[in-house]
Amino acid sequence: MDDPLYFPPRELAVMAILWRTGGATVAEVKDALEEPLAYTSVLSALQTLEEKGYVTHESEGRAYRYRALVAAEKAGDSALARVRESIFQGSAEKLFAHFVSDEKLSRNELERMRRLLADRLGDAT
Amino acid sequence: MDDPLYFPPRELAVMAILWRTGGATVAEVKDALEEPLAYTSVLSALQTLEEKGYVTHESEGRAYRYRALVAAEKAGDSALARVRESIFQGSAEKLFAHFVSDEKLSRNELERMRRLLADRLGDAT
DNA sequence: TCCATACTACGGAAGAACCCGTAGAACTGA
DNA sequence: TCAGTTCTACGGGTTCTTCCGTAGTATGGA
Repeated sequence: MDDPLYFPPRELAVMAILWRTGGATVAEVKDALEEPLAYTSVLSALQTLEEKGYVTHESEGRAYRYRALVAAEKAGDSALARVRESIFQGSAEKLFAHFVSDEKLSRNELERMRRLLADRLGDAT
Repeated sequence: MDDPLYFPPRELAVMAILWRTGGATVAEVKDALEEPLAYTSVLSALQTLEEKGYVTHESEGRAYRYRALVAAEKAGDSALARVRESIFQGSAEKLFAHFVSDEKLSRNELERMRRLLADRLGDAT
């Protein structure tokens, strides 16, 4: 069905920007990155991602606008599956338990999660 | 507080075995790995992890028994934070929504999650 | 036209990750 | 004792990742 879909740290940071913005030029990605990188370093990262087929670009004015070719959700699937499998012994519940034990979660967030879960339980076929 | 704590794919696979078993010899790790690797490849991975301080070993008979020095939960924190930040735009709810939308989750699992969440909401200070 | 600016393409250096073979030590059984 | 087995240490090759400088092209303003 789907390949593992794995992004090393820096490439993930770049993908994150493309997902968040929906598309960005090299300069925009460079500015959005937390760590300061040379323009050409950012370009290289994007070209690498393009070579791998995760990204494409089109001309916009005289620059290129890069755009993700894989949905964030796909990457999320892969990443969560890997975390569940490797770190939580394959158990979705263990992952979940750990996730909700995070003290930084606000009551509001937790309430909304409860609602989401209730909906999910309600519409089970 | 805590460093990024990141494991590249192969090293994560090895850590997963150590977490699951609580400790293992090179041969045991090798056997537990999905992909067939040479004995020395597994040894190398363990030595690399040890060099990074994530693993230690002690003699057992004439072999070494390796043991994780970082808790799976710590790695879980880092990994989930990274996934949330990069893929779900920093939103715990987005991550959660995606997580529970997984069709492979059984009703029982979902029910238990609901209970966990209810408990978590109950003991809020 | 000419210069400064803003891009991309290309190449490559340095380190990390991955993989394994060989050598040698230590144990085991015949 | 001696050969076979089971380990670890060490070193090296290959690929991936990260980072950037240089060169060249196009644009736009003086």
